[in-house]
Amino acid sequence: MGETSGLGRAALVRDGVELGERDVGLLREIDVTGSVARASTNLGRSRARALTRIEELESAFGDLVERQRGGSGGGGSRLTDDATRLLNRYERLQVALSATAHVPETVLEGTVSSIAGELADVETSVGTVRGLHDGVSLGDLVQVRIGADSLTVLEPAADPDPDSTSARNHLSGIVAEIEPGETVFTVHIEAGGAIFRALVTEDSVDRLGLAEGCGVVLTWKATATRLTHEV
Amino acid sequence: MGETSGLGRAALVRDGVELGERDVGLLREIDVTGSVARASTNLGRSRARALTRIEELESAFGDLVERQRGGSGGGGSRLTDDATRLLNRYERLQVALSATAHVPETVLEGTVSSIAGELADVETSVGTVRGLHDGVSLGDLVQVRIGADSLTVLEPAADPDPDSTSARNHLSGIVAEIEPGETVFTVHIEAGGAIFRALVTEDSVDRLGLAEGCGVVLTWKATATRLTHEV
DNA sequence: GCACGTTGTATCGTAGATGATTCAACGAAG
DNA sequence: CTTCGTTGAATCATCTACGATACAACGTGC
Repeated sequence: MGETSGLGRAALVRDGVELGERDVGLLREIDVTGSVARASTNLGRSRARALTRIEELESAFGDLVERQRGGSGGGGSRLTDDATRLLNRYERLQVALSATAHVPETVLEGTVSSIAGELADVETSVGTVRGLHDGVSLGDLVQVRIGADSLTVLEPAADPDPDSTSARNHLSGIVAEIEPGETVFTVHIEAGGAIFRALVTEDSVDRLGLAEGCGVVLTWKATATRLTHEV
Repeated sequence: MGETSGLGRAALVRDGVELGERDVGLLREIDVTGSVARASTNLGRSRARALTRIEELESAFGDLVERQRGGSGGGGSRLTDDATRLLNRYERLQVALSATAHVPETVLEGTVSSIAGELADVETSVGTVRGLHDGVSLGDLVQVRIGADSLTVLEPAADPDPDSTSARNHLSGIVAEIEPGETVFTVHIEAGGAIFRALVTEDSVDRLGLAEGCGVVLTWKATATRLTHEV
């Protein structure tokens, strides 16, 4: 009986070829060791397989590894600039996915009341909420998902003119619980019968004087709100 | 020569067992058809394999499928409430991951100038930016990633008192380009020599009167900013 | 009691990915 | 010219996931 945890696996795709974690590990080790041979033995993998894999990747992504046969030390390999750019891109994707998989979420349920392009309005227990959808229809029962990292907490006094910001969804509530971290706190806010979770830095907690029972205003962007069908 | 695109694959993990897209497809089809037999033939899969897979999943996630052997129609199967909850959770994760994989990003480079717990300050071309890291050290060269869906755009006049909001990073710039969508626009904003990309709804573009050359203020949360090593 | 379609279970075959092994080709350094 | 450790390339073995198949067990309805 373990805890259920979410997991996001990153991959970069081009021309049907998928560059995944395993490939990134190989390229990194080549970068470090300077040869495919050393890299593959260090990783406990077959050198032949590594080479054919590199050619598969290069057929889609272009030159990644400059290989030289013969020469001082017998030869060697080094990554191209394209390859390091690709690795950097993969790293960003990986971190971003891991983050959204692990960040707390708040989930609302409701029915779709209007649709305009990629956006839809949903009637929920906290009022109508706007978010991005991917093929819902009028009247559908949907889940509304808001990541804790995209909720902004404001002092009620600073409640901004809704016409002057691009954050369209907003709502007032009271702090129900503050779950401490090292310097990042998860603040639970009760609003309209639902519990919202927002990630807030320690010094924001101090600046805003957040404490249980405090009244606050929540703001978040429609484009950070995702709608999914309810099964 | 194709376009490189990012991809996020969702999975729920528990006790080492991974519930992925394939499993979700099976469970969904069982829910629809009412039997493992019909589900597996509909999906072109082996019924025997489907049953053993269900048992693997249940060994980690608990009862998912109530199977009845014999009876009217020969028997049948239906999902437990836990299973539908799991499917809903998977759907949210899947949509959230796909979203962060496809949303435009803005990337800054810089060096870490201070670290406090999960947070770190990075000196970049646009000034010092605060974000979440996962094991960086002082002086490290890092990438700063901000998803376009977590950037908030404000009118300069409405620039809020930084002490009244939990959005700590903020910056002024001018609109360089507006990339239209159906109802969601991608606004490119030049600030400090860098180009920021923000997702903004059509009516926010109207309300704020956004157009090329406009001065605006960008705001985003430190907890929506991710730092990764540069390779 | 019999028919029916499902679940339960075991065995076999296949396809794809991967490692293991081997040998040739290479080219700078000494 | 020889040495050296690499790249290049082919072949074989292995492992794993999966489908194919077959048969028993089950229980409701006729």
